[in-house]
Amino acid sequence: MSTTEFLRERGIQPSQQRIRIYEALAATTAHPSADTLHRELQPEIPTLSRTTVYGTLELFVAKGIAQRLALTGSELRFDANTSAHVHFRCRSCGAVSDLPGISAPLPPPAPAGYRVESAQFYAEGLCPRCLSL
Amino acid sequence: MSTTEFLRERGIQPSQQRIRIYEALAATTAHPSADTLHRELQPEIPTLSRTTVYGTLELFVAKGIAQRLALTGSELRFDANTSAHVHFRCRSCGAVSDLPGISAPLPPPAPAGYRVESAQFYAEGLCPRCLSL
DNA sequence: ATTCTTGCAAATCATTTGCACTTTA
DNA sequence: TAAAGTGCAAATGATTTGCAAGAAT
Repeated sequence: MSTTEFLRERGIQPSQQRIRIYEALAATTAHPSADTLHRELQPEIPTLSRTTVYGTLELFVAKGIAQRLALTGSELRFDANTSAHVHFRCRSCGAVSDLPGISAPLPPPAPAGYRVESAQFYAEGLCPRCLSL
Repeated sequence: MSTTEFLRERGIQPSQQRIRIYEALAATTAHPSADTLHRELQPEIPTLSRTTVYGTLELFVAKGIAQRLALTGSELRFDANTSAHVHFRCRSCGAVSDLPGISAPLPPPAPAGYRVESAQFYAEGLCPRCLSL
């Protein structure tokens, strides 16, 4: 399915900017920030503004086709993989990746009175590259 | 054990500021931000600066007597409870609490090549108070 | 005396907002 | 031609930094 169709199906008007932002996000597992995506797309779409990237990513999250990850407190990272998986952040190089070979623990059952709408599992430590230095 | 002894045992010089910041953090389950703690202690210690609160909380995290929670991307919250438990953030009122009656899923086994040093489980949804409105 | 701790003011950095311009249905 | 989408510049808000003053060993 084309990105255009995919977005339209989710009720998202497929503008050139949105198409390229979604494709760039879906093409990586690096969990980029809005700013990183902006820098990446700048050469291709020189007029693309930060505002559009920020707004578009929020739209994707609202429509359920992207996840927003608050890992460091200073920046938001995004992920087009919305399935349950464990995020890992390396304390040395800061890279965010998915922990391979591990199925994320299921979200806990909601205690009475609560409505749990989403859940995330997040681990921190040293990645293989930094561990071997 | 007094807070003074407690801090000294962890290799933290127990200054008046540090003692009061730790006691304020340990006395609540509201997972306050540095700024919230600063406002809370201001009447009691009028000269207390934000810088000191920020630095002290980072020190507590480094020494392992507090947890740093990045939940929203815009602010860091802190927790003197360092045991494994599930954090919950209400999408409506923004309050951060511990999910009661639930033991946190264990951290996943580290895949080969990784060193996992800490893990957090984080859920989002509606709290009982907002759900009943 | 020397080292650790604190506080102030200014700087930084990601993100948001207000508003005008442009594109699309 | 009305509505939706985009972009720029300025504002915001949490956090950090540089550095001088104060407290503790």
